[in-house]
Amino acid sequence: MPDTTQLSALQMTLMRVLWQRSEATAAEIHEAVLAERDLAPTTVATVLSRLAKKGVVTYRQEGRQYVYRPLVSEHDVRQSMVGDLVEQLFDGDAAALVSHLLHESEMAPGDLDRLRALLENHSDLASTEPETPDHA
Amino acid sequence: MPDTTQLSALQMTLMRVLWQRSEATAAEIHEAVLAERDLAPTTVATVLSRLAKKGVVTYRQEGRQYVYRPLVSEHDVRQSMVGDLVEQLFDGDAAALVSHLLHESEMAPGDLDRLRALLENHSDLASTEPETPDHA
DNA sequence: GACATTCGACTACAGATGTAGTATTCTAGA
DNA sequence: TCTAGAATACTACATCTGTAGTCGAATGTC
Repeated sequence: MPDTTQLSALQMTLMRVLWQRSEATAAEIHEAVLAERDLAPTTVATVLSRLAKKGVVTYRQEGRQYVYRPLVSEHDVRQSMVGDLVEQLFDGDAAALVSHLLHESEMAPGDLDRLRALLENHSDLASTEPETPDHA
Repeated sequence: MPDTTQLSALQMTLMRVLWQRSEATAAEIHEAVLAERDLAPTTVATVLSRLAKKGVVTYRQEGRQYVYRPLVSEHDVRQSMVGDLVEQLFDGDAAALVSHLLHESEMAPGDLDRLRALLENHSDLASTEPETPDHA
């Protein structure tokens, strides 16, 4: 459980499968990922064992194979990776990132309304609820 | 001029100096960065020459030293790095990133107001201007 | 019981990066 | 002109990552 987790694209690809399924063998992950990335099964296995060594996933033996399970939630990873990016590119100013997103028209028009709604909602939450309960 | 530029933390640190000053020698950059990161001058030089090889910076010879100059703007780098992150972590959904930022209270309360203002402003722009002209 | 299949472990290798020492070269000063 | 200092180039090495082959152990099958 590293307190900050940066994952590469490939690593994310594998983790996404794990997050979706909660558990999976290397073979399953390999198969799930084949469409997206044509990798050798051994490649997937290698990356998984490295992730295990890093403490990002763990596994239990079942018969002759390992069943992998994530040790960090997608949420945690988002948290650290977004945090890092904000630090790195926007000097820690999250609002500046949002401003960037708005200006770079990286958002479809409809998203703006969604955002407005989110903002409304969020101010409500912020004043009413003590904290958004984490279901991770 | 790579069409997408991912920079590491160290690389960003050096680039930030270049962006601020438009131009700088390795020695200047080294000095500017010393407070933040205690690096050998040769380390800075090495990283700079690698950045040059990657096409991220260029340099002109002035006397016996090189004056480095960025070839990509901070804006461009933000664009590619944020774009990558959104793709990687939010499946391309920029609004989802904003939502994440809101929920993770990674934004100070005052920022919310700032954001609301930004959103207002942006919808104005969006409806007035036909298209944000791409200067890429 | 021998063999093919399967699975993880181990090994390998290339490229990127962080980090810095050494070699070379150039220039300015004694 | 010889030399010290400065600046880049070159070399080096460790780690991480992407990628995959090979080895050895276990298993299921004929």
